[in-house]
Amino acid sequence: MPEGHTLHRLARALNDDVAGEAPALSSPQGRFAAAAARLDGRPLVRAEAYGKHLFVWFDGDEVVHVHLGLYGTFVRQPSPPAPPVGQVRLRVTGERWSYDLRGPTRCELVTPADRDAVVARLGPDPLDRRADPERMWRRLAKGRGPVGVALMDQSVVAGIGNVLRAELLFIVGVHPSRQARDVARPTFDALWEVTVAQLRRAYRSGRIITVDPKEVGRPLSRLRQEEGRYVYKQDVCRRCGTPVQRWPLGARIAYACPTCQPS
DNA sequence: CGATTATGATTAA
DNA sequence: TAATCCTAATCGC
Repeated sequence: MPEGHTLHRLARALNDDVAGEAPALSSPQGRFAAAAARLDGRPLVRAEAYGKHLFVWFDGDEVVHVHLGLYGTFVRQPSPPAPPVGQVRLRVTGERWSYDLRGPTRCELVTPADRDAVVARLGPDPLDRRADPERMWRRLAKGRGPVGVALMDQSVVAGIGNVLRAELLFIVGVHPSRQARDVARPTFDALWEVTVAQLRRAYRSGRIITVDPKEVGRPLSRLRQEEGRYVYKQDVCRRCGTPVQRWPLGARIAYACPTCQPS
């Protein structure tokens, strides 16, 4: 379930569980076999997330670059791990914890320069304390096209996916079809603030629940994830009950409430 | 049990 | 804009 928070949680978990050790690496599925053999038993220095990208640094400045894509996952289990079932691209076996990577769109061995080049192509990551919102603002102000497309463009802002696109624009009351350059500065400031807050919230909880606790009757912990969103995959707006619009926007399905987000 | 769907992104046309 | 990649869960029959 990868938007930016997922990768930051993963980096934290790898740092807590495996960094400082010299884990065994293997590729049961075979497609990362050569690199896994090369790094097998090498000290894992640290894991780093930027946007939806994960970089795992090994001794000797070797970096494993992972992008989960639409359905990639890391599965954690206590060491020693059970024999791999199905397609496991990369298995990292630490002293206490093991991780299986399945279905990534990308898993490759790169150099630090390659890692820098990937990060250079990305917009500011709202989960990064040093993120500069002005970079995002400049792209929105000068770009053409709908703001709903811009938010999914990782070179504009890094880490937002289809769920957050729908929910963030709902919260600031902006229709996804509105032209990015027509978003006024105060609205952008609110959008950035909401983006940071919701990504941090997802980072803490591990799931994207965007509704304000005051707007629902029950404790959020008792809420199913799908119930915790205003418009994403909702039939009706969770705030006002208006039927939710859904239409293709930038190669994905967009969701919006025509009442709360007038166009 | 096959078809569909999914919180993504690149490449070709 | 369309085809493509990768995996697993869910849906419909």
